[in-house]
Amino acid sequence: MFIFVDDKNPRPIYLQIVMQIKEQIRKGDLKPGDPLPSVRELAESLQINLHTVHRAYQKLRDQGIINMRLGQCAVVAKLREIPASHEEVESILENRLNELITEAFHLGVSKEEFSHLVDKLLEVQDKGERR
Amino acid sequence: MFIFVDDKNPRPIYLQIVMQIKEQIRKGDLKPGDPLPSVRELAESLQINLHTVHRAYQKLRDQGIINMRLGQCAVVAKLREIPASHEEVESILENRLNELITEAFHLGVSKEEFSHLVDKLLEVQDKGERR
Amino acid sequence: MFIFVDDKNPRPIYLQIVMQIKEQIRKGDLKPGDPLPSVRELAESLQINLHTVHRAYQKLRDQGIINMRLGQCAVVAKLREIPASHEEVESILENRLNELITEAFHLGVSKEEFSHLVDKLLEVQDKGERR
Amino acid sequence: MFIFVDDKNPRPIYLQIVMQIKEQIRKGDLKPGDPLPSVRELAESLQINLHTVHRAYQKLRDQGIINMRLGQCAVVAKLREIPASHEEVESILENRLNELITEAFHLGVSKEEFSHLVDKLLEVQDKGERR
DNA sequence: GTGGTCTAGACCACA
DNA sequence: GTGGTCTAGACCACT
Repeated sequence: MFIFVDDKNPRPIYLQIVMQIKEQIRKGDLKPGDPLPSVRELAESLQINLHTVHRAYQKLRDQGIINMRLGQCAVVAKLREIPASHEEVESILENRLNELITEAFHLGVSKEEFSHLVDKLLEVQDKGERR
Repeated sequence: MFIFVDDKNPRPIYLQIVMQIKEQIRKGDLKPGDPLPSVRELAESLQINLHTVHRAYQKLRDQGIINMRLGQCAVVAKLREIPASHEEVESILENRLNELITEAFHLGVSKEEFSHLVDKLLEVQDKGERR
Repeated sequence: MFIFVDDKNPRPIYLQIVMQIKEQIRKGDLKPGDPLPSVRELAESLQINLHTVHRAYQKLRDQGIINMRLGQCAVVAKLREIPASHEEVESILENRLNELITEAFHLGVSKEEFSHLVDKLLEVQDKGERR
Repeated sequence: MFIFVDDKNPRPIYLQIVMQIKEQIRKGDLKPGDPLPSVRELAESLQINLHTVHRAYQKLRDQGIINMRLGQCAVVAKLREIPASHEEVESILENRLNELITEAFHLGVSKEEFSHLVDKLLEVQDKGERR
């Protein structure tokens, strides 16, 4: 588990943790059943407050990505099947992607460059494909 | 000028306005020299606070995208050249795209679906190319 | 908005708030679009910490039941359609209902009494039925 | 004795054990005088901590449902009479049922579906009635 | 040991 | 004014 928090990043620390854990799961570095460091442990190693880590873990739990139980360390949950209405999900993704595309164009990135970037990033995926 | 503000969008309202105006410029719906509605006018038509619109306009002015002069309506400025180094831009894009991909993964969207979504959205963006 | 917090209740305060707001929505006392008191306001009127109320509101927002935006008071969201896989939902409900039924029988409540109790409680429902 | 502990169940493990033993007594699968597995035995078969099982047995003993004597296995005690006033019991049940109904409502389960679910579950509970 | 809750105070960003 | 984040310390319940 390598997690970095960046004070200069405008994203809140607890969300940085959430995203990095999510990404490690996506990449396959963390697999269902794998234990996460305890709240106290991670807080100390990152030199941040216990509550900040706890908040990140809570968020992950509320999203069904990890399981936490009082008295036990958190563990990665098994990947969910079709979690929410697919339409709604796509609509949210569509909005955020559109913003990103617009932003990219404003910064002088062409359609082709953008498309290649997406393909490149999609390659890095968990080897043990789910479903 | 069609602008929508979405209460459910996590992005702050003033940024929604900023991005939509940017997008209209990119698409060519707004061209250099075109006037923007006055702060009061837009605020009323969107049923939001006057300060919020003002802040959006300030942001656009700070980015050199519009010109504002006391007592006059804001107008779209001449298009800027690429402001930041290409490498830097790609690195930022890469980070944000990666986040989005991770998010999509955890929402049960497959690589193929994501890829198709990107292609679909890139298609739409086809008029008003600048460069 | 009448909310009571009970120190003796083993349920955490923030969850008491969550449940009462949910129930007021179910009964129709709170309708989509209705504003909730500000975090500070409710905290003071309940004589509890600001963060405790905030936590309750966050929970409601994460469940899609209210909308919160920085700088604006929270408002009741419009009721969701089919939010999660129906099967999963029913399975959760079934478990909790089964526990309750077992508990009831242990306390000397008959099937008939239980059934009548359910019917009685189901009567109290929002008049403006959704869907 | 078939007992399952479910990591995803928000209820503490020791309470899951308590409730399942209670339920087996209610159904008649366990009768007064029947021996329970030893703490060690059950802990090992459930792959959980010895203390957790011990705590469950303590809880059952505190409620007068089993008898534990040092050096001997626990045994099911004689059935108790209704411990609390009927009114009080109904009021507790009412609260918990109301919570469940509210929860169901927010998960998109209709009154009819809920009612049918209750009926279905009540049907199953049909052997070992005591009184 | 673990997570869970509550309190408290500070500072920031949005409307 | 509003919500959002981070820190901090205390105490409780579960394993």
